[in-house]
Amino acid sequence: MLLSRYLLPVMKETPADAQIVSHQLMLRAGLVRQTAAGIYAWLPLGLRVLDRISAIVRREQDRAGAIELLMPTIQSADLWRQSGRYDAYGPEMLRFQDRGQREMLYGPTNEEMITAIFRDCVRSYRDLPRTLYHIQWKFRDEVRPRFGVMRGREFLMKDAYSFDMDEASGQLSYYTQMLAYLRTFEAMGLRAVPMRAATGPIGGNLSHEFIVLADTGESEVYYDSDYEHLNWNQSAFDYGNAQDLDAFKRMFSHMYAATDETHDLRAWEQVPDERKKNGRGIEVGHIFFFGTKYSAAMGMHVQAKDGSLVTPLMGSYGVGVSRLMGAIIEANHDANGIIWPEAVAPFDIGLINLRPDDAACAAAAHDLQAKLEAAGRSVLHDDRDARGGEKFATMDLIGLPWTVTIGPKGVAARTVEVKRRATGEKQEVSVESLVAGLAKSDTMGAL
RNA sequence: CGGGGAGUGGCGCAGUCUGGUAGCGCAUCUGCUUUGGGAGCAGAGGGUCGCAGGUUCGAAUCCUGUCUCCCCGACCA
Repeated sequence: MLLSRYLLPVMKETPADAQIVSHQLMLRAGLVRQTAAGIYAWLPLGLRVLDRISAIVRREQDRAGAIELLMPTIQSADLWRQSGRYDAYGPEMLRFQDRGQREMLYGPTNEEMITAIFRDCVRSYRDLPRTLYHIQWKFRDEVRPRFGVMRGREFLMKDAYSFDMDEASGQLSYYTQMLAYLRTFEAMGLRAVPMRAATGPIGGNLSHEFIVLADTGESEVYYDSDYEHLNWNQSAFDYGNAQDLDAFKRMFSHMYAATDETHDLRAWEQVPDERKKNGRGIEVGHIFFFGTKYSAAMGMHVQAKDGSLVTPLMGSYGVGVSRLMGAIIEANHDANGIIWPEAVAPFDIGLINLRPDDAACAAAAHDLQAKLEAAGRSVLHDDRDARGGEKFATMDLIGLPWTVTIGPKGVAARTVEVKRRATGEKQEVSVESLVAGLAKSDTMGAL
């Protein structure tokens, strides 16, 4: 991608409305534009990140056996009357009428809709268990939206729903999602800790929230430092395996983790002092197992093996996809800007041509861009007629993992400067070794 | 929803108290000089001062109403 043909409105100054660093950087780096309180337009660079976060969520959901579908953003009030939540849900729900004066709403969540779909599609125990998910925009008319996309009114959420014949199977679905969540967040370069949570209006008795550790987080968290040493993606737990999931459950159950709301001082005392950690965190996911709350209210039955009618047990599992972008920035930035983890970066490489007016430099830059892209890397090529300093500052601000600089000094020798955003380390490498290194490596780290 | 603050070119702000017809920095455009970490000089474009009423010879400025946004608190992915 040529920057001269892209839309990247970066700002040198910080908009006065933005208070927290992720919000400030998202505005300055041209990722989003606010269009109303808690509502954002996703600019090209921001959309690329959003898509990459979604892709990681989707990949792990698929691995965990969940099935993707897509439900609409607009729902009818009738659906919500079936569960009784139309009246129970407060002014947080955005309600309106269509031209026929039918009462409609913009979905804040989808328990009712998925329950109706599954109820109407499924008759037999043979069709269970199932976990279905979608990644779709939600709207909650929060009293006080704030912190940019961290608490927007409109937000992108992955929500999954499980249907099981019995409690044991339901727990399996629940812990499958929990494991998928831990792997998902880890794959984005985040350290997320699961914490027991109150179930609130969604109901049920088993619930965890997932807190990403970041100094600027909203809630105070207390946790066992053992969490910092776990690697869920390398753990051998198999999603389909009951023994594995049981072992997984025991593994995190014996480690203490709580927010200030659920903090249990007596349990905390049991944690060895050297492992006691506390800090701040951002909630990025929340899972619930609530049994038959919706399936019973909405008349869902499937026929069991013995011919009896059974009301399936359900769980729901949410990830704040758009919020994750804010959380990732909160956890990965410095004074110069964002430092994207490679897994979610909008482009792998920023290619700076210091002298676009110089024919040799321009030819070398376009040639290198083509080679890098042929090697499977996404490249943002800064070919603008601007000075070096501005280009370096822009790249640091938007936080691409690698910056490759081409200038008159290196062009003759066919060398370029490669800089790693996370560490700031730079090295001169030949064009050939750069391209060769990329072709055979998953990450640029091999350089 | 309670409490506080703010709306003036794209961004950051001054001007408001004490009315006299809008200004600064950055950004943008043109030209020249520059070019390895947000350049210099010269010139230019862009704002019915959130909106609606009112007071006045005259309103960004005073009065009334209204909308929007931000912050603190109670609630949430």
